[in-house]
Amino acid sequence: MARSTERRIGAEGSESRAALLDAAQALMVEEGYASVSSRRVAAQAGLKPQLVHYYFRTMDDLFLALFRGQAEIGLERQARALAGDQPLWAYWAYATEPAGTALAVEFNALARHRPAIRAEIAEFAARFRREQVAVLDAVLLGYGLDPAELPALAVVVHLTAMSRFISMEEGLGMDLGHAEARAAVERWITSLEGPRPAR
Amino acid sequence: MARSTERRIGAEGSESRAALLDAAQALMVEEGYASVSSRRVAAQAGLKPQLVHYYFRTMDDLFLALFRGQAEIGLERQARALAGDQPLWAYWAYATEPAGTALAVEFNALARHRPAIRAEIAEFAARFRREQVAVLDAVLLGYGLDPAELPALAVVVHLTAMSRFISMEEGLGMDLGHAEARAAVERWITSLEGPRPAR
DNA sequence: GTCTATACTTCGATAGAC
DNA sequence: GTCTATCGAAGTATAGAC
Repeated sequence: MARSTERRIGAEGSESRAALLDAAQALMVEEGYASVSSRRVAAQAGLKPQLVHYYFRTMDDLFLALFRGQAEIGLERQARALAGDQPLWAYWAYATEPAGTALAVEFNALARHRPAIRAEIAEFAARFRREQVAVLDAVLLGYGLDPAELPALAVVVHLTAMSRFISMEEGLGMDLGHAEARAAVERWITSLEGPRPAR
Repeated sequence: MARSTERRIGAEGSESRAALLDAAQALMVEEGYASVSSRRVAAQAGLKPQLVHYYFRTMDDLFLALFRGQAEIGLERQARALAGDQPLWAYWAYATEPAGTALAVEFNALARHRPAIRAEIAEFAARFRREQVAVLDAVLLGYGLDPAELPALAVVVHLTAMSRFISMEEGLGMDLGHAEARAAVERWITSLEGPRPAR
């Protein structure tokens, strides 16, 4: 495999590398992906800008490394949430975490104008959804729902859409109708799984 | 009112100005708001980059001008849609137009880190929603829905969230579950308003 | 009223020093 | 294996020519 460039790349276990990834994530959540430049990431991490390009050949590589790490963590957390005895409540709680949704929305927006990143994000998004459906298919059947009328796929798209959209609007300081929409979702979950668990 | 800068600004009726706005909109829909730079907008319009700053003092001014124009058009179209005899079908058709939702999602993402733009977008978003609710409150009551269980606010947030989220994922080339989710929404609308109108 | 020459800043990226 | 000196391109914005 001839590589067009042979420049060296820093080790994956490096502390500086981890610090850069943390800095990038913080910037992305707080100010959006457009603020994640090599200079700003380095400043946030207290390092020199050129280090970004030592540990990550391109900015796309940095975004991908950050995305992969967070996606793996997210997949594990989602699997744990879905494994309990109130999977709808657990997934709803997981999906509405502000930090997670903010990052997901940013990666979505980023992918739109970074073709190199788009495919990987789309693939992970599909994987998240397939794993949700694999669990909820049987669960919803157990709750007496007819898959012909309301398939698990429709349910997970609904829940994810609601949490992402509400999070997006809250980033604008707009929350008209959010409480009512949340209440409607939670009333529906309650009708299937009983009241929301205390903790 | 002392202005800090006295530089001149091009006339609102100018052809070049309109061309720049069209170019900015096209870029935003196709590649995302981050692709809307003065140089790229000018190139798309076939004009010199400096013209952007003649017609719009800052890039924020350009974004605001574009947003205001589109928001006014959108408010009128929404009002017409809601005025018919199948307002849920009409609003759903309007809300799921690909170009419109893509632009709305981009402005939402943009506003998150542009304080000068955020307030105005939030205000319009609230206005859109208030006008939807003003119509649907009575309509849903007429359909026999109990506002205590499913208020009009919850309904419009649901419909808007679904259309925006689906549009967002389609921008990634990801459509797993979209058909099922759409079908569930449309089944619900059908149960209230009868089958979707032919045209 | 319309457009251009130009300044200054920030960006991503590479080659090479330690 | 880790970091620095430096470059060329692209970004926003202004002053001034037509």
